[in-house]
Amino acid sequence: MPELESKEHSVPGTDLLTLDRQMCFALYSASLAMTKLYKPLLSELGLTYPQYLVMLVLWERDGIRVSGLKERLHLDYGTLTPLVKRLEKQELLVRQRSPEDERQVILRLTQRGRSLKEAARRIPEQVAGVSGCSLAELEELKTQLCALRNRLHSHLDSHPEERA
Amino acid sequence: MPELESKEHSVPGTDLLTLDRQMCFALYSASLAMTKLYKPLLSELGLTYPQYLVMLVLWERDGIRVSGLKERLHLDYGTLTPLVKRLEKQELLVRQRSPEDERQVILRLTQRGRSLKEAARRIPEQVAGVSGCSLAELEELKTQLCALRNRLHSHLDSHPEERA
DNA sequence: CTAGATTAAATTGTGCACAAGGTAATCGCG
DNA sequence: CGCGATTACCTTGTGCACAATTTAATCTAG
Repeated sequence: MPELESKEHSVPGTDLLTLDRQMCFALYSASLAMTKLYKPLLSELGLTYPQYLVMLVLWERDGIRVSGLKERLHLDYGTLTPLVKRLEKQELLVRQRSPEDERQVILRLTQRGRSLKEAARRIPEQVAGVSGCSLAELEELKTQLCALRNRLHSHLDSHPEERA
Repeated sequence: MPELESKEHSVPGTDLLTLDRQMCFALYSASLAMTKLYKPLLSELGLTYPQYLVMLVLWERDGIRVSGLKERLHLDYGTLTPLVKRLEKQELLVRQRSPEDERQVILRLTQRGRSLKEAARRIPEQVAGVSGCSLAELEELKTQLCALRNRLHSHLDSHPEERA
């Protein structure tokens, strides 16, 4: 039976263009809500959410280049350059050109940047407590989201022409 | 063999402050990747991704107020007011003050705005095809994300004081 | 060794996302 | 009725996010 959608109705429940049917909106609104949840916790550290992500990378591997952040976070230089400069202004890191290749900017944590990690340690459990999910649930969801993201990235990488 | 975690804590795999352990980063990066996937499709319609969400709401219920968008999309006036003005500039809708309550701004689709829905009909399947997931998978993920988002929203609503 | 290509990062401009503060319209209570 | 509170929206300022362009350093072919 052809579902004549003529003017949006006739057959009920067949219009795909509704907000609540969009996986993308579920993803988008969940992501914004999660960022709002972090905001008061991170503001105690003087960080925004993207800045926190950069610090997570640096706490794992100090001395990384901006291009390393770009790869790890999938953000571009237009986002990262000013963000890293704000972290430098807060004296959490220093930016220095690589002596071997003057194009590269190396990021090194200051003492202040390293010690901020101790203050940040309590954040994961605070968030877990408030998000109202079991750890297993969160782990499962994380796995699925990473899989989705990786599929999207590989598609985006292999079809760069469609970036109208 | 225990991989001595630099100076943090001797016991391997116990540092919670790493990027790949963060559910929030999986969510954040998946959301950004999804938006990039939509971008070339939406740019054919002359829409950004948040503008598309607003149009979805209006296609469902024309004549809604800005406060209706605010509730539905969980975005605030600082985001919605200029966004809606850009849609008006593109002649997809008109903004008019309610005669009964001059504070309210009513949004009505123009003919152009209504007919854009037909051009948008092919978007959901294009996205589904490219996202590399079965419809069942996407549906399942959507359900989980909505549940998470709703828990976060109810927490955020009930603890507005922690919005430092 | 040098001209063109490539790379790493920065800059500029647009559009979110949201906090903070402001204004005008409406409501509610005495 | 009148006045304080609330509501709906707007404005300003900050910080992403990214396209497009630019700059400077490095690489590669010839």
